[in-house]
Amino acid sequence: MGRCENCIIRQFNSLRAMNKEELKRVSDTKTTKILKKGEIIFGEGDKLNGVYCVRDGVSKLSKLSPNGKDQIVKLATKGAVLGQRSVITEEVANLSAIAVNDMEVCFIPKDAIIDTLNSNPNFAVEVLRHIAHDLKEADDVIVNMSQKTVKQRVAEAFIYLEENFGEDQNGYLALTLSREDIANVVGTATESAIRIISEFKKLGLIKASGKKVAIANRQGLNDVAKGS
Amino acid sequence: MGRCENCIIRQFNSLRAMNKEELKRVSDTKTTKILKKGEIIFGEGDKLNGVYCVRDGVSKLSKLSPNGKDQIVKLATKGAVLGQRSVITEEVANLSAIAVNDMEVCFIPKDAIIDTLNSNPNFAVEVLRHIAHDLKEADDVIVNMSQKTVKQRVAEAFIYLEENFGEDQNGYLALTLSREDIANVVGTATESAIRIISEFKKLGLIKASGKKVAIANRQGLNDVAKGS
DNA sequence: GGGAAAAACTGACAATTGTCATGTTTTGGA
DNA sequence: TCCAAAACATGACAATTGTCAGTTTTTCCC
Repeated sequence: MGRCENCIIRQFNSLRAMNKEELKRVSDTKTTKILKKGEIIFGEGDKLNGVYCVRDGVSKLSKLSPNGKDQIVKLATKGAVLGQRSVITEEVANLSAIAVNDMEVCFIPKDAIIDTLNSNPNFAVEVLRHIAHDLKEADDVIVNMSQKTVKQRVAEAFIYLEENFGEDQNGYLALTLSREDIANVVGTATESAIRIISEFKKLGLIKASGKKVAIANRQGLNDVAKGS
Repeated sequence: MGRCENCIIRQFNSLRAMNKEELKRVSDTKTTKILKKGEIIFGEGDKLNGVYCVRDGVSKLSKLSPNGKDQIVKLATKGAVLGQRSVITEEVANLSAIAVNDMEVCFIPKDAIIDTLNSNPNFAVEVLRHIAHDLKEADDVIVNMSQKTVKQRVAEAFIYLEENFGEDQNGYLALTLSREDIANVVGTATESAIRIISEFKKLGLIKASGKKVAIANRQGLNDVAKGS
């Protein structure tokens, strides 16, 4: 099994603020899990006994609303640490984490995390910075949700996917989401998302081959997102 | 001027994890400000040189969307610390903070905060807990915004105001917001908020005297909020 | 206390978005 | 490879919400 000390992923998350011994402890207690698309990492309401460090693949963090719809709050990729928030506040998970494609994650028992938080201020501050950043992003999502139209938000979603997950060799978005997932990111009905995506195709803003989507007119999409 | 060591407000926020010397330093460098209703504590994009600890009154944290509407992301009251996030990530403020009524706040220069974060893990973890809690709340707001109707959100807003700010001696909500502010909390047009409030009055869910509002039928309001 | 400005309210209408029903295409496993 | 299930797509319609254009009420300042 790999050693955390050598794990490149670590450069992207708060574990980089750990010292040698702390990392060794994490390395000794962690376990690696392989997940297939659609598998659940943890569910809303679960008591988490540790955090999950994403080594590969993408996870959607979502919450079921009372009316039965799923709202995707965030997409987490390589380097993200899932479940941190719940471990810190010692509450049950507020969101579900589900694999969007095949994934590899490391499970790190919480004791190693909590003890380090309490003894190593560098680590605590590093985690703090990450959570503070997440909070800013969440605030921005709130504003977008309430002030932008569905069409604007769909356009933004494609731009977001391109910026955060990139494109494959053929220019298609590297992360392929179902129409339903897109609707759940944007916070709308699946049919509405489909209709808008069709419209974008007609306007030449995007092109699609099966469920793979490519941005065809970046500037145009941007204009739609900005509402002009 | 008051000493932080004796400040009761401190019990409600992360400053309670500071030790004697750290508190003394805060006490020596802080300044107290009195603000009138409507005054700006800081604006979106401002570079913050410290944090603001709310001793009295209520502040709205909001963000202007490109279309000119203000979205209120959070209401902060006694004990809240404003600007923490920006100081931690060393970014400009993401939100504006405006006094909703007359306020008294303490300005604490950031050095005292940052130095303590870096040296006292208890303080860092305490701040972490608070921000983690804010993040959970923000995630919940995202879900509400996208999955609930305006009517449900208005009902929730009144329940929220009652739970967090209480009632005065006559049973009216202690915090009075303008219809516009309510609309900006809920993320809707002012006219829509007004119409729904009128409807709630007709249904006997609330009663109003001028802009003061009282909850008349808690259970009924709850049912509306839950969508039943 | 009077008067102007701000806030609250109302109506009519249009635009956006959701729902339901149904047909078509794609996908993944036997 | 073929078939069933899932995903995608579209139409018709209803419900929700926003916009604009006013009127009325309240607030607060001189």
